[in-house]
Amino acid sequence: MVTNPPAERGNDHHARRERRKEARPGELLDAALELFVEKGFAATRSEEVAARAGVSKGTLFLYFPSKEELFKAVVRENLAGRFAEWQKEFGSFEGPTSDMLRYGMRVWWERVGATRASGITKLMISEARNFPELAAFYQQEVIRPGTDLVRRILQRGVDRGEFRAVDIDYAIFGIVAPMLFMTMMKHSLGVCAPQDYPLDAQRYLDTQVDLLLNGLVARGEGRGERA
Amino acid sequence: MVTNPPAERGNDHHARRERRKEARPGELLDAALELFVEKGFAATRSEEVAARAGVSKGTLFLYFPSKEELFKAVVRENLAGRFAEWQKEFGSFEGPTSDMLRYGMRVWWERVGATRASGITKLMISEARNFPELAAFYQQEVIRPGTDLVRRILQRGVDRGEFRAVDIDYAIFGIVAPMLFMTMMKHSLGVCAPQDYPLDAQRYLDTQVDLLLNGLVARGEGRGERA
Amino acid sequence: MVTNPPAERGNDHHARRERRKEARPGELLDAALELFVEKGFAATRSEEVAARAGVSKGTLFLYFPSKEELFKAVVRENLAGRFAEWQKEFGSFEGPTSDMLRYGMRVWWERVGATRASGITKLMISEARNFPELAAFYQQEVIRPGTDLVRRILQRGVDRGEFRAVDIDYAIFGIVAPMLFMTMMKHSLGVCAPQDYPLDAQRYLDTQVDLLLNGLVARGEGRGERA
Amino acid sequence: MVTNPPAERGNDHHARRERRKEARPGELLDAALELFVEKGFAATRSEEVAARAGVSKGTLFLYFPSKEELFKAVVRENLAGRFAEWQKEFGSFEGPTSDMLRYGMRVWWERVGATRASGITKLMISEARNFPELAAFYQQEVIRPGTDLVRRILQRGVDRGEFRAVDIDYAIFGIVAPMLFMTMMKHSLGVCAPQDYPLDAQRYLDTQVDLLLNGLVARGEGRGERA
DNA sequence: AATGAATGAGGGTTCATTCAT
DNA sequence: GATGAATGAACCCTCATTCAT
Repeated sequence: MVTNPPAERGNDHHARRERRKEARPGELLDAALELFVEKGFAATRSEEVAARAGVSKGTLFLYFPSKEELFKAVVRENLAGRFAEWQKEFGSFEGPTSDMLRYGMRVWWERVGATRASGITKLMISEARNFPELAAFYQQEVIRPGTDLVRRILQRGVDRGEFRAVDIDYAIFGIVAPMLFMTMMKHSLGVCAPQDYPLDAQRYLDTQVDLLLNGLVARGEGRGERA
Repeated sequence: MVTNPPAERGNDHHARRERRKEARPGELLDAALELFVEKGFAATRSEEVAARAGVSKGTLFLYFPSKEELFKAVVRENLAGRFAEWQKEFGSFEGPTSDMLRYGMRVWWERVGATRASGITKLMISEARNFPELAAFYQQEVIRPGTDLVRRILQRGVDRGEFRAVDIDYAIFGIVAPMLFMTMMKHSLGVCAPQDYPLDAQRYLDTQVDLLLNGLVARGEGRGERA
Repeated sequence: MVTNPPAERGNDHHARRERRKEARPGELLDAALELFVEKGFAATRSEEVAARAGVSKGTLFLYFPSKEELFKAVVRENLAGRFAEWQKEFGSFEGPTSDMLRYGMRVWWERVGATRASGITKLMISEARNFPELAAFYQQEVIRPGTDLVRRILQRGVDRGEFRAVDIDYAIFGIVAPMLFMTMMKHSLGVCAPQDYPLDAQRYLDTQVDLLLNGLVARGEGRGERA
Repeated sequence: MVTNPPAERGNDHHARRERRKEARPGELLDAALELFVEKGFAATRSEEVAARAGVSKGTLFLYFPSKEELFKAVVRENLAGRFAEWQKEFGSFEGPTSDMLRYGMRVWWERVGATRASGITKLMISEARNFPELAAFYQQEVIRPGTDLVRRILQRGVDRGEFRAVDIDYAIFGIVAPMLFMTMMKHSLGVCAPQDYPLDAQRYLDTQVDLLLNGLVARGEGRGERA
């Protein structure tokens, strides 16, 4: 699987094993993400995760004490662990908040929505009721930071007089709903009957943002919002 | 189901058993709906459906030959079987199409969204990939008639000059997405952490319709919708 | 099912019911025979027997307290109950014993081998080990009288000097084996792959009898046995 | 299966587990053969097979994906897989074909008829109609090669002028029928009431062969077979 | 007498997790 | 560390038999 680098041998044997050992968790998380997205949490068999990662069933349980812990690790790796970076990124944003919103939506689509990571969201919504512990974990590690991020953007718009003083807890859904809709389409019925869903993601999301902004932007700026 | 013979009510010694027998399918469908909505298709055990309907495991299979058929029957009873009525209702609608749209959204919420029936939609989106046969059934029996209904409303608006000549296949999602979002919230994370989702459905849906209409109404009428 | 006789009505309603009531056991035995032969004892569902007889499941158990008793009744009706007649028929046979043997084989084929009744034999051989009580019953009610009949024929041949003084308990199998072979072919593999078994019953049986006789007939008669 | 490396026997710490693992399929096949022969295919519970092999229910399905596949494996192990050897053995036979026939019958009895393997034949005849896929498999893997083998012997006899030019497809049954009869006796009624069947197999089979040969041997040789 | 709704033990198969090697 | 054989509880579905009507 791993080709030897031509030079620098010597304790090469040991090195390769080391590298593989260190790579193990990552390979397992990758395989798990793929399968969780494909089949959901309950329907994913641990053995298949191990097989796809190229290790044995036993090894999986060496790194993750249970399927639930494996799932949590997948969530941390692909979603929860990235909010720190995103918060920093948005904390230093300069320019109109409407641009910030548009940028946020685009960034979400590129880094999450269009990737396998969005499958986790679909999975979580699908199985939340059957795995309340996972749901609580996801709520705390993903949804809370996520809504906080959105809330901060909206608050910034209001504070700077760019947005009307809307009920922010409420307006959040105006942003999140289209994201979720896209996500569900992409990972559920869109897979079964793609021809029935001729949805262009970018166009859909852009439209939604525009609609949203036209309802959000302060009147004084004359609906032009930017002009 | 059985019309009473006008005279001669004498033969009611079979009454209790008869009544139970005729009620069975309905009781089972009710129990199944409840559990399917609660746990999903795969995680619902047929024995539990039977127990909740107050019968034994075997009795369930007396009325429905398999879990899949039970599910289809639930879908027919609660969604698929009602489109005929709805189509008639909307076929005879008079008045502006914008009202029709608002009315449709309200009716959907009252009869589906706010009821357990919406749980079927959530279930189907959750499990479509794992049960392709059910997905195909649902696609044909529910999604197709549903989108047809929406499409007809939009087409009416365009035909009567009330709406701009938008891409209807595309605009459909502007109506369906908020429905789906509400549905997913109600049956998934909303169940686990309701305090985090202080979402008033009517208000949310009304807002979405208004946003949508303001993008749809023909210019010539001068945004009169809002006046 | 039963057409009314044109005349003689009056208590016709009662009469028909009576007739049907009396016919019930026979219809059930017929249906049971058919299904037992088709599928065996264990794989035959009582409900199907009832259905094929045109009555309800409960009625079957009104006439026969269990599936095993039903089977015994089928055996009595189709095999066990007929030995008395056969014994009388063969008791009064006149002529050479070799003819008697040929005649017996032909009679067996016509009345048992070629009919559904032979299916009982196949069934019994198939399931004897799993239903020892049935096996004991069959042993006593069918096999014992059957072998007795054959033994009597052979004994007659020996007593009259027509046959050599062979070990009769042993020679019996020379007669029974071809019967059983035909039976098994007819009801088992012959059903699955008839093209592979181009067996003409009469010819096969005739040949077997001739072979048998040529080994049985007393030498003094010069192998011609009849000439 | 695994050949021992000649030197360096050091790595035998896996020995016990390894040995058990390699022995498992065989142990399971043995247990399955025993139970299939005892109870038939349908009445044999997979859990009991596992128990008799000393493992748990789940382990059985580790080695054989279903009961049907388990049965096929049993057939291959005990019957189908041995025809190659037998064909070679008979291909190099020298001497009169009548001897070959006698030898074949004896060999069949020793290696199949008298062993548990013959129980498979009884089982298959018993359950062919209820398991058509198994019947087809058996037909192809056992019956076809078996009849081919017999056909070749008869053809040899005819080709060498030792046998009359009989209808071979027909004569085959003269050989197979006694085999089947013995088999059915041994595994069915013979088990229930052995005292009623004082059948000495060798003697029965020898007799049958002799009868058959006297009808087969070419006249020109003057029935020399017997001299 | 006749019905047929109801029962519930039982059988094939799956899969997360353990543990000897 | 790594393996993969082994476990056994769980799940869907069947069917002989019972019994209220």
